[in-house]
Amino acid sequence: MKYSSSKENYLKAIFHLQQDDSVVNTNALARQLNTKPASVTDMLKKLKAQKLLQYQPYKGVKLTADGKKVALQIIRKHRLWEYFLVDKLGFGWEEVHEIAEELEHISSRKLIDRLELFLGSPRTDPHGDPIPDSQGKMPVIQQTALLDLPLKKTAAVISVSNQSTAMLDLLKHYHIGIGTKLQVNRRFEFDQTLEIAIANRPVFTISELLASNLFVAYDTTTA
Amino acid sequence: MKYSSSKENYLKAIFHLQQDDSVVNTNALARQLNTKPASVTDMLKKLKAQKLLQYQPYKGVKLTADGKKVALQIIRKHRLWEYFLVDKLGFGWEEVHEIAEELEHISSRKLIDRLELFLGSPRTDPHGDPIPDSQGKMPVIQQTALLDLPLKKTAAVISVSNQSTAMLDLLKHYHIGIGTKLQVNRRFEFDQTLEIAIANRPVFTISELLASNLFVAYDTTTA
DNA sequence: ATTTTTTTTTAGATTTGTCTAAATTTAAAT
DNA sequence: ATTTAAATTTAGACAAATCTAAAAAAAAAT
Repeated sequence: MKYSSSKENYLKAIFHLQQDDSVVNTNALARQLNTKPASVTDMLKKLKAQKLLQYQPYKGVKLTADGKKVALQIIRKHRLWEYFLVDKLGFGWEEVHEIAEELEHISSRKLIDRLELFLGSPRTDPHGDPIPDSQGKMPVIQQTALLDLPLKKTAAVISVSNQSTAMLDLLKHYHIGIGTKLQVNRRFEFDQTLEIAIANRPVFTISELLASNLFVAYDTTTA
Repeated sequence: MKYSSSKENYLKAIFHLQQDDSVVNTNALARQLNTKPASVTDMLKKLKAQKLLQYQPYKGVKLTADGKKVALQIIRKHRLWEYFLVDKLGFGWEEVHEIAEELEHISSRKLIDRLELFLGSPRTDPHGDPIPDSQGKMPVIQQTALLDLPLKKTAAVISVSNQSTAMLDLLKHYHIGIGTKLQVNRRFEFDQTLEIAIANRPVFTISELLASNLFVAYDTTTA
Protein backbone atom coordinates (compact mmCIF):
# COMPACT_ATOMS: atom_id res chain seq x y z
CA MET A 1 0.00 0.00 0.00
CA LYS A 2 2.16 2.87 -1.20
CA TYR A 3 0.79 5.89 -2.97
CA SER A 4 2.42 8.72 -4.91
CA SER A 5 2.89 12.06 -3.18
CA SER A 6 0.29 13.47 -5.49
CA LYS A 7 -2.31 10.90 -4.51
CA GLU A 8 -1.52 11.41 -0.86
CA ASN A 9 -2.08 15.12 -1.29
CA TYR A 10 -5.47 14.54 -2.85
CA LEU A 11 -6.54 12.27 -0.01
CA LYS A 12 -5.38 14.76 2.57
CA ALA A 13 -7.14 17.66 0.85
CA ILE A 14 -10.39 15.72 0.59
CA PHE A 15 -10.14 14.75 4.23
CA HIS A 16 -9.74 18.36 5.29
CA LEU A 17 -12.56 19.61 3.05
CA GLN A 18 -15.08 16.99 4.02
CA GLN A 19 -15.22 18.44 7.55
CA ASP A 20 -18.29 16.54 8.72
CA ASP A 21 -19.29 13.86 6.25
CA SER A 22 -20.47 15.96 3.35
CA VAL A 23 -19.32 15.42 -0.22
CA VAL A 24 -16.50 17.50 -1.65
CA ASN A 25 -16.85 19.09 -5.06
CA THR A 26 -14.33 19.21 -7.84
CA ASN A 27 -13.81 22.95 -7.94
CA ALA A 28 -13.12 23.22 -4.24
CA LEU A 29 -10.52 20.48 -4.54
CA ALA A 30 -8.89 22.16 -7.51
CA ARG A 31 -8.65 25.41 -5.57
CA GLN A 32 -7.18 23.69 -2.52
CA LEU A 33 -4.60 21.81 -4.57
CA ASN A 34 -3.65 24.67 -6.90
CA THR A 35 -4.60 22.68 -9.91
CA LYS A 36 -7.30 22.59 -12.59
CA PRO A 37 -10.71 20.92 -12.27
CA ALA A 38 -9.93 18.67 -15.23
CA SER A 39 -6.86 17.32 -13.46
CA VAL A 40 -8.95 16.64 -10.38
CA THR A 41 -11.44 14.59 -12.34
CA ASP A 42 -8.63 12.51 -13.82
CA MET A 43 -7.18 11.78 -10.43
CA LEU A 44 -10.52 11.01 -8.80
CA LYS A 45 -11.03 8.22 -11.30
CA LYS A 46 -7.72 6.70 -10.38
CA LEU A 47 -8.35 6.95 -6.66
CA LYS A 48 -11.78 5.45 -7.10
CA ALA A 49 -10.26 2.48 -8.95
CA GLN A 50 -8.14 1.96 -5.83
CA LYS A 51 -11.25 2.06 -3.65
CA LEU A 52 -9.95 5.03 -1.68
CA LEU A 53 -13.04 7.11 -2.33
CA GLN A 54 -16.64 7.05 -3.48
CA TYR A 55 -17.14 9.02 -6.62
CA GLN A 56 -19.97 9.34 -9.13
CA PRO A 57 -19.47 11.81 -12.00
CA TYR A 58 -21.03 15.19 -11.23
CA LYS A 59 -22.00 14.08 -7.73
CA GLY A 60 -18.94 14.92 -5.70
CA VAL A 61 -16.57 12.74 -3.74
CA LYS A 62 -16.21 11.26 -0.28
CA LEU A 63 -13.43 9.16 1.24
CA THR A 64 -13.98 5.47 1.98
CA ALA A 65 -12.80 4.03 5.28
CA ASP A 66 -9.59 3.00 3.51
CA GLY A 67 -9.13 6.49 2.12
CA LYS A 68 -9.60 8.05 5.53
CA LYS A 69 -7.05 5.72 7.01
CA VAL A 70 -4.45 6.77 4.50
CA ALA A 71 -5.27 10.47 4.95
CA LEU A 72 -4.92 10.18 8.72
CA GLN A 73 -1.49 8.60 8.39
CA ILE A 74 -0.33 11.51 6.24
CA ILE A 75 -1.73 14.02 8.71
CA ARG A 76 -0.03 12.13 11.53
CA LYS A 77 3.30 12.36 9.75
CA HIS A 78 2.81 16.01 8.88
CA ARG A 79 2.07 17.03 12.45
CA LEU A 80 4.79 14.95 14.06
CA TRP A 81 7.37 16.44 11.70
CA GLU A 82 6.07 19.93 12.49
CA TYR A 83 6.49 19.22 16.15
CA PHE A 84 10.01 17.98 15.52
CA LEU A 85 10.95 21.08 13.53
CA VAL A 86 9.72 23.45 16.23
CA ASP A 87 10.63 21.55 19.35
CA LYS A 88 13.98 20.04 18.32
CA LEU A 89 15.30 22.23 15.54
CA GLY A 90 14.01 25.55 16.85
CA PHE A 91 11.98 26.63 13.83
CA GLY A 92 9.23 29.20 14.24
CA TRP A 93 5.78 27.69 14.01
CA GLU A 94 4.97 29.72 10.86
CA GLU A 95 7.86 28.33 8.83
CA VAL A 96 7.36 24.62 9.38
CA HIS A 97 4.30 23.92 7.28
CA GLU A 98 6.06 24.02 3.94
CA ILE A 99 8.86 21.70 5.05
CA ALA A 100 6.41 19.28 6.62
CA GLU A 101 4.55 19.14 3.30
CA GLU A 102 7.62 17.37 1.96
CA LEU A 103 8.47 15.27 4.99
CA GLU A 104 4.96 13.88 5.28
CA HIS A 105 5.56 11.76 2.19
CA ILE A 106 8.51 9.83 3.60
CA SER A 107 7.18 6.31 3.71
CA SER A 108 8.84 4.36 6.54
CA ARG A 109 6.33 3.41 9.18
CA LYS A 110 9.04 2.51 11.62
CA LEU A 111 10.56 5.95 11.19
CA ILE A 112 7.40 7.76 12.14
CA ASP A 113 6.69 5.53 15.12
CA ARG A 114 10.19 6.07 16.44
CA LEU A 115 9.97 9.77 15.79
CA GLU A 116 6.78 9.90 17.83
CA LEU A 117 8.51 8.16 20.72
CA PHE A 118 11.53 10.44 20.43
CA LEU A 119 9.26 13.46 20.67
CA GLY A 120 7.49 12.08 23.73
CA SER A 121 4.21 11.23 21.99
CA PRO A 122 2.86 14.79 21.77
CA ARG A 123 -0.93 15.13 21.50
CA THR A 124 -0.92 18.25 19.32
CA ASP A 125 1.32 19.92 16.78
CA PRO A 126 2.68 23.45 17.34
CA HIS A 127 -0.56 24.95 16.00
CA GLY A 128 -2.61 23.03 18.57
CA ASP A 129 -4.00 20.57 16.01
CA PRO A 130 -4.35 16.99 17.25
CA ILE A 131 -1.90 14.29 16.10
CA PRO A 132 -3.53 10.98 15.11
CA ASP A 133 -2.00 7.92 16.82
CA SER A 134 -0.47 5.02 14.90
CA GLN A 135 -3.94 3.47 14.57
CA GLY A 136 -5.24 6.68 13.04
CA LYS A 137 -7.28 7.67 16.06
CA MET A 138 -7.33 11.43 16.53
CA PRO A 139 -7.50 12.86 20.06
CA VAL A 140 -10.27 15.38 20.60
CA ILE A 141 -8.70 18.74 21.27
CA GLN A 142 -10.32 21.76 22.81
CA GLN A 143 -9.02 25.19 21.96
CA THR A 144 -9.99 27.96 24.36
CA ALA A 145 -8.71 31.03 26.06
CA LEU A 146 -6.46 30.08 28.96
CA LEU A 147 -9.09 31.79 31.09
CA ASP A 148 -11.51 28.96 30.36
CA LEU A 149 -9.07 26.06 30.76
CA PRO A 150 -10.37 23.52 33.31
CA LEU A 151 -8.27 23.31 36.46
CA LYS A 152 -5.37 20.85 36.44
CA LYS A 153 -5.64 20.19 32.72
CA THR A 154 -2.30 20.32 30.91
CA ALA A 155 -2.56 22.47 27.82
CA ALA A 156 -0.22 23.98 25.24
CA VAL A 157 -0.14 27.64 24.28
CA ILE A 158 -1.09 27.91 20.61
CA SER A 159 -1.63 31.59 19.97
CA VAL A 160 -1.57 35.06 21.41
CA SER A 161 -4.42 37.36 20.44
CA ASN A 162 -2.73 40.61 21.38
CA GLN A 163 0.64 41.23 19.73
CA SER A 164 1.50 44.53 21.42
CA THR A 165 5.06 44.95 22.63
CA ALA A 166 3.72 45.33 26.14
CA MET A 167 2.07 41.95 25.89
CA LEU A 168 5.10 40.27 24.32
CA ASP A 169 7.28 41.85 26.96
CA LEU A 170 5.13 40.33 29.67
CA LEU A 171 5.20 36.90 28.03
CA LYS A 172 8.94 37.08 27.81
CA HIS A 173 9.09 37.84 31.50
CA TYR A 174 7.04 34.74 32.28
CA HIS A 175 9.02 32.64 29.74
CA ILE A 176 5.81 31.75 27.99
CA GLY A 177 5.75 31.18 24.24
CA ILE A 178 3.95 29.19 21.58
CA GLY A 179 4.14 25.55 22.59
CA THR A 180 4.67 26.16 26.29
CA LYS A 181 2.86 23.48 28.29
CA LEU A 182 1.13 24.62 31.43
CA GLN A 183 -1.82 24.07 33.69
CA VAL A 184 -4.03 26.22 35.89
CA ASN A 185 -3.74 25.15 39.53
CA ARG A 186 -6.41 27.47 40.91
CA ARG A 187 -8.32 30.71 40.43
CA PHE A 188 -8.28 33.43 43.04
CA GLU A 189 -11.75 34.79 43.40
CA PHE A 190 -10.70 38.09 44.91
CA ASP A 191 -8.83 39.51 41.89
CA GLN A 192 -9.52 36.83 39.28
CA THR A 193 -5.82 35.97 38.94
CA LEU A 194 -4.76 32.45 38.00
CA GLU A 195 -2.06 30.30 39.51
CA ILE A 196 -0.08 28.71 36.69
CA ALA A 197 2.14 25.63 36.85
CA ILE A 198 4.82 24.80 34.30
CA ALA A 199 6.93 21.66 34.66
CA ASN A 200 10.26 22.23 36.44
CA ARG A 201 9.45 25.80 37.43
CA PRO A 202 8.03 27.42 40.51
CA VAL A 203 4.33 28.24 40.22
CA PHE A 204 3.32 31.82 39.61
CA THR A 205 0.16 33.85 39.04
CA ILE A 206 -1.00 35.84 36.05
CA SER A 207 -3.72 38.42 35.55
CA GLU A 208 -7.15 37.76 34.12
CA LEU A 209 -6.34 40.09 31.23
CA LEU A 210 -3.29 38.09 30.24
CA ALA A 211 -5.18 34.82 30.56
CA SER A 212 -7.94 36.04 28.29
CA ASN A 213 -5.42 36.79 25.56
CA LEU A 214 -3.62 33.45 25.65
CA PHE A 215 -5.12 30.60 23.69
CA VAL A 216 -4.39 27.00 24.52
CA ALA A 217 -5.15 23.50 23.25
CA TYR A 218 -5.79 20.46 25.43
CA ASP A 219 -6.68 16.81 25.06
CA THR A 220 -10.26 16.04 25.92
CA THR A 221 -10.26 12.40 24.85
CA THR A 222 -9.96 10.86 28.28
CA ALA A 223 -11.73 13.74 29.99
CA MET B 1 18.32 25.32 -8.61
CA LYS B 2 16.07 22.45 -7.74
CA TYR B 3 16.33 19.03 -9.31
CA SER B 4 14.07 16.00 -9.35
CA SER B 5 14.86 13.10 -7.06
CA SER B 6 15.74 11.10 -10.12
CA LYS B 7 18.28 13.63 -11.31
CA GLU B 8 19.76 13.90 -7.85
CA ASN B 9 20.18 10.15 -7.79
CA TYR B 10 22.04 10.20 -11.07
CA LEU B 11 24.40 12.90 -9.85
CA LYS B 12 25.07 11.04 -6.66
CA ALA B 13 25.69 7.76 -8.45
CA ILE B 14 28.11 9.37 -10.89
CA PHE B 15 29.93 11.05 -8.04
CA HIS B 16 30.41 7.75 -6.26
CA LEU B 17 31.51 5.90 -9.40
CA GLN B 18 33.98 8.49 -10.57
CA GLN B 19 36.21 7.70 -7.57
CA ASP B 20 39.29 9.60 -8.74
CA ASP B 21 38.50 11.69 -11.81
CA SER B 22 37.95 9.00 -14.37
CA VAL B 23 34.95 8.89 -16.68
CA VAL B 24 31.95 6.78 -15.79
CA ASN B 25 30.40 4.53 -18.40
CA THR B 26 26.74 4.04 -19.15
CA ASN B 27 26.46 0.39 -18.18
CA ALA B 28 28.01 0.92 -14.77
CA LEU B 29 25.55 3.69 -14.09
CA ALA B 30 22.62 1.60 -15.22
CA ARG B 31 23.71 -1.19 -12.87
CA GLN B 32 24.14 1.19 -9.95
CA LEU B 33 20.75 2.81 -10.50
CA ASN B 34 18.82 -0.36 -11.25
CA THR B 35 17.77 0.92 -14.61
CA LYS B 36 18.47 0.29 -18.28
CA PRO B 37 21.37 1.75 -20.29
CA ALA B 38 18.92 3.42 -22.68
CA SER B 39 17.31 5.30 -19.80
CA VAL B 40 20.72 6.43 -18.63
CA THR B 41 21.53 7.88 -22.04
CA ASP B 42 18.28 9.82 -22.03
CA MET B 43 18.97 11.29 -18.63
CA LEU B 44 22.58 12.14 -19.39
CA LYS B 45 21.42 14.33 -22.23
CA LYS B 46 19.13 16.23 -19.91
CA LEU B 47 21.79 16.67 -17.25
CA LYS B 48 24.27 17.83 -19.84
CA ALA B 49 21.80 20.46 -21.04
CA GLN B 50 21.80 21.75 -17.46
CA LYS B 51 25.62 21.84 -17.45
CA LEU B 52 25.84 19.42 -14.57
CA LEU B 53 28.11 17.05 -16.43
CA GLN B 54 30.40 16.64 -19.42
CA TYR B 55 29.13 14.05 -21.82
CA GLN B 56 30.04 13.03 -25.35
CA PRO B 57 28.14 10.09 -26.88
CA TYR B 58 30.04 6.81 -26.48
CA LYS B 59 32.78 8.52 -24.46
CA GLY B 60 31.48 8.32 -20.94
CA VAL B 61 30.54 11.01 -18.47
CA LYS B 62 32.13 13.18 -15.78
CA LEU B 63 30.59 15.72 -13.40
CA THR B 64 31.24 19.43 -13.86
CA ALA B 65 32.08 21.57 -10.83
CA ASP B 66 28.38 22.43 -10.61
CA GLY B 67 27.39 18.78 -10.77
CA LYS B 68 29.83 17.89 -8.00
CA LYS B 69 28.46 20.62 -5.83
CA VAL B 70 24.95 19.28 -6.14
CA ALA B 71 26.09 15.70 -5.53
CA LEU B 72 27.93 16.74 -2.37
CA GLN B 73 24.84 18.43 -0.99
CA ILE B 74 22.84 15.24 -1.49
CA ILE B 75 25.54 13.18 0.20
CA ARG B 76 25.64 15.69 3.03
CA LYS B 77 21.92 15.32 3.56
CA HIS B 78 22.02 11.56 3.30
CA ARG B 79 24.72 11.20 5.93
CA LEU B 80 23.30 13.72 8.35
CA TRP B 81 19.94 11.96 8.24
CA GLU B 82 21.65 8.62 8.80
CA TYR B 83 23.36 10.05 11.82
CA PHE B 84 20.03 11.35 13.09
CA LEU B 85 18.33 8.01 12.62
CA VAL B 86 21.01 6.12 14.54
CA ASP B 87 21.91 8.65 17.19
CA LYS B 88 18.51 10.14 17.96
CA LEU B 89 15.97 7.54 16.92
CA GLY B 90 17.98 4.47 17.89
CA PHE B 91 17.98 2.71 14.53
CA GLY B 92 20.64 0.09 13.80
CA TRP B 93 23.24 1.31 11.37
CA GLU B 94 22.23 -1.34 8.79
CA GLU B 95 18.63 -0.20 8.53
CA VAL B 96 19.12 3.50 7.96
CA HIS B 97 20.38 3.59 4.39
CA GLU B 98 17.04 2.95 2.75
CA ILE B 99 15.23 5.61 4.77
CA ALA B 100 18.00 8.14 4.17
CA GLU B 101 17.61 7.53 0.42
CA GLU B 102 14.22 9.19 0.75
CA LEU B 103 15.13 11.87 3.27
CA GLU B 104 18.09 13.08 1.22
CA HIS B 105 15.70 14.60 -1.31
CA ILE B 106 13.97 16.95 1.12
CA SER B 107 14.92 20.32 -0.24
CA SER B 108 15.06 22.87 2.58
CA ARG B 109 18.55 24.17 3.09
CA LYS B 110 17.67 25.70 6.42
CA LEU B 111 16.38 22.34 7.58
CA ILE B 112 19.62 20.55 6.91
CA ASP B 113 21.77 23.27 8.44
CA ARG B 114 19.68 23.22 11.61
CA LEU B 115 19.73 19.46 11.67
CA GLU B 116 23.51 19.53 11.52
CA LEU B 117 23.64 21.90 14.46
CA PHE B 118 21.14 19.80 16.40
CA LEU B 119 23.32 16.73 15.88
CA GLY B 120 26.43 18.59 17.06
CA SER B 121 28.08 18.84 13.63
CA PRO B 122 29.28 15.24 13.38
CA ARG B 123 32.25 14.61 11.09
CA THR B 124 31.18 11.15 9.97
CA ASP B 125 27.99 9.16 9.54
CA PRO B 126 27.40 5.89 11.43
CA HIS B 127 29.41 3.95 8.83
CA GLY B 128 32.42 6.22 9.35
CA ASP B 129 31.97 8.03 6.04
CA PRO B 130 32.74 11.76 6.12
CA ILE B 131 29.92 14.34 6.06
CA PRO B 132 30.48 17.29 3.69
CA ASP B 133 30.03 20.70 5.34
CA SER B 134 27.50 23.26 4.11
CA GLN B 135 30.07 24.49 1.57
CA GLY B 136 30.47 20.96 0.24
CA LYS B 137 33.93 20.45 1.69
CA MET B 138 34.45 16.86 2.77
CA PRO B 139 36.70 16.14 5.79
CA VAL B 140 39.41 13.59 5.12
CA ILE B 141 38.71 10.52 7.21
CA GLN B 142 41.10 7.74 8.10
CA GLN B 143 39.72 4.32 8.84
CA THR B 144 42.04 1.98 10.73
CA ALA B 145 42.16 -0.62 13.44
CA LEU B 146 41.97 1.01 16.85
CA LEU B 147 45.43 -0.44 17.38
CA ASP B 148 46.81 2.01 14.82
CA LEU B 149 44.94 5.10 15.96
CA PRO B 150 47.35 7.97 16.73
CA LEU B 151 47.47 8.91 20.40
CA LYS B 152 44.97 11.55 21.59
CA LYS B 153 42.98 11.48 18.33
CA THR B 154 39.22 11.27 18.87
CA ALA B 155 37.74 8.56 16.70
CA ALA B 156 34.41 6.76 16.30
CA VAL B 157 33.97 3.00 16.30
CA ILE B 158 32.63 1.98 12.90
CA SER B 159 32.89 -1.80 12.82
CA VAL B 160 33.85 -4.93 14.67
CA SER B 161 35.72 -7.58 12.74
CA ASN B 162 35.03 -10.44 15.10
CA GLN B 163 31.39 -11.11 15.86
CA SER B 164 31.82 -13.95 18.35
CA THR B 165 29.64 -13.85 21.44
CA ALA B 166 32.81 -13.68 23.53
CA MET B 167 33.81 -10.52 21.71
CA LEU B 168 30.36 -8.95 21.88
CA ASP B 169 30.21 -9.82 25.55
CA LEU B 170 33.45 -7.98 26.14
CA LEU B 171 32.28 -4.94 24.21
CA LYS B 172 29.12 -4.87 26.22
CA HIS B 173 31.19 -4.91 29.40
CA TYR B 174 33.15 -1.88 28.21
CA HIS B 175 29.99 -0.16 26.94
CA ILE B 176 31.51 0.14 23.51
CA GLY B 177 29.35 -0.03 20.39
CA ILE B 178 29.16 1.28 16.87
CA GLY B 179 29.41 5.05 17.04
CA THR B 180 31.16 5.21 20.40
CA LYS B 181 33.66 8.06 20.41
CA LEU B 182 36.96 7.42 22.11
CA GLN B 183 40.66 8.14 22.10
CA VAL B 184 43.84 6.30 22.98
CA ASN B 185 45.68 8.04 25.82
CA ARG B 186 48.77 5.82 25.84
CA ARG B 187 50.22 2.44 24.99
CA PHE B 188 51.85 0.27 27.62
CA GLU B 189 54.92 -1.26 26.17
CA PHE B 190 55.10 -4.14 28.64
CA ASP B 191 51.89 -5.96 27.61
CA GLN B 192 50.80 -3.89 24.62
CA THR B 193 47.57 -2.82 26.30
CA LEU B 194 45.98 0.54 25.46
CA GLU B 195 44.54 3.13 27.78
CA ILE B 196 41.21 4.31 26.39
CA ALA B 197 39.35 7.52 27.18
CA ILE B 198 35.65 8.05 26.57
CA ALA B 199 33.99 11.36 27.43
CA ASN B 200 32.35 11.41 30.87
CA ARG B 201 33.72 8.04 31.88
CA PRO B 202 36.77 6.91 33.83
CA VAL B 203 39.66 5.79 31.63
CA PHE B 204 40.30 2.07 31.28
CA THR B 205 42.62 -0.26 29.41
CA ILE B 206 41.94 -2.85 26.77
CA SER B 207 43.99 -5.69 25.30
CA GLU B 208 45.91 -5.58 22.07
CA LEU B 209 43.68 -8.35 20.72
CA LEU B 210 40.53 -6.34 21.30
CA ALA B 211 42.09 -3.21 19.80
CA SER B 212 43.07 -5.07 16.66
CA ASN B 213 39.47 -6.11 16.10
CA LEU B 214 37.89 -2.69 16.54
CA PHE B 215 37.84 -0.38 13.55
CA VAL B 216 37.55 3.35 13.93
CA ALA B 217 37.23 6.49 11.78
CA TYR B 218 38.86 9.82 12.55
CA ASP B 219 39.16 13.24 11.01
CA THR B 220 42.54 13.92 9.48
CA THR B 221 41.71 17.29 7.91
CA THR B 222 43.41 19.47 10.50
CA ALA B 223 46.03 16.87 11.32
C1' DA C 1 -40.39 25.68 -18.38
C1' DT C 2 -36.92 27.64 -20.81
C1' DT C 3 -32.76 29.99 -20.85
C1' DT C 4 -28.46 31.22 -18.83
C1' DT C 5 -24.70 30.32 -15.89
C1' DT C 6 -21.82 27.42 -13.33
C1' DT C 7 -19.76 23.12 -12.58
C1' DT C 8 -17.86 19.08 -14.22
C1' DT C 9 -16.25 15.92 -17.54
C1' DT C 10 -14.15 14.40 -21.97
C1' DA C 11 -10.81 14.64 -25.66
C1' DG C 12 -6.46 15.41 -27.05
C1' DA C 13 -1.58 17.24 -25.85
C1' DT C 14 2.54 17.74 -23.04
C1' DT C 15 6.35 16.65 -19.74
C1' DT C 16 9.18 13.51 -17.10
C1' DG C 17 11.15 9.31 -16.57
C1' DT C 18 11.13 4.98 -17.98
C1' DC C 19 11.11 0.78 -21.25
C1' DT C 20 12.07 -2.65 -25.49
C1' DA C 21 13.94 -3.55 -29.74
C1' DA C 22 16.75 -2.23 -33.37
C1' DA C 23 20.71 0.29 -35.11
C1' DT C 24 25.25 2.04 -34.48
C1' DT C 25 29.71 2.68 -32.59
C1' DT C 26 33.72 1.00 -30.16
C1' DA C 27 36.58 -2.70 -28.48
C1' DA C 28 38.31 -7.44 -28.65
C1' DA C 29 39.66 -11.57 -30.99
C1' DT C 30 41.19 -14.21 -34.40
C1' DA D 1 42.47 -6.46 -41.10
C1' DT D 2 38.30 -8.54 -40.79
C1' DT D 3 35.04 -10.54 -37.99
C1' DT D 4 32.74 -10.97 -33.66
C1' DA D 5 31.27 -9.28 -29.40
C1' DA D 6 30.17 -5.72 -26.18
C1' DA D 7 28.68 -1.19 -25.15
C1' DT D 8 25.96 2.67 -26.33
C1' DT D 9 22.60 5.28 -28.62
C1' DT D 10 18.29 6.04 -31.36
C1' DA D 11 13.49 5.30 -32.36
C1' DG D 12 9.15 4.55 -30.84
C1' DA D 13 6.04 3.47 -26.93
C1' DC D 14 4.07 3.87 -22.30
C1' DA D 15 2.43 5.40 -17.52
C1' DA D 16 1.73 9.25 -14.38
C1' DA D 17 0.27 13.70 -13.73
C1' DT D 18 -0.75 17.64 -15.57
C1' DC D 19 -2.84 21.16 -19.01
C1' DT D 20 -6.23 23.71 -22.57
C1' DA D 21 -10.29 23.86 -25.11
C1' DA D 22 -14.64 22.04 -26.05
C1' DA D 23 -18.74 19.37 -24.71
C1' DA D 24 -22.11 17.88 -21.39
C1' DA D 25 -24.65 17.96 -17.11
C1' DA D 26 -26.57 20.32 -13.11
C1' DA D 27 -28.03 24.42 -10.87
C1' DA D 28 -29.83 29.05 -10.90
C1' DA D 29 -32.52 32.67 -12.88
C1' DT D 30 -35.97 34.43 -15.34
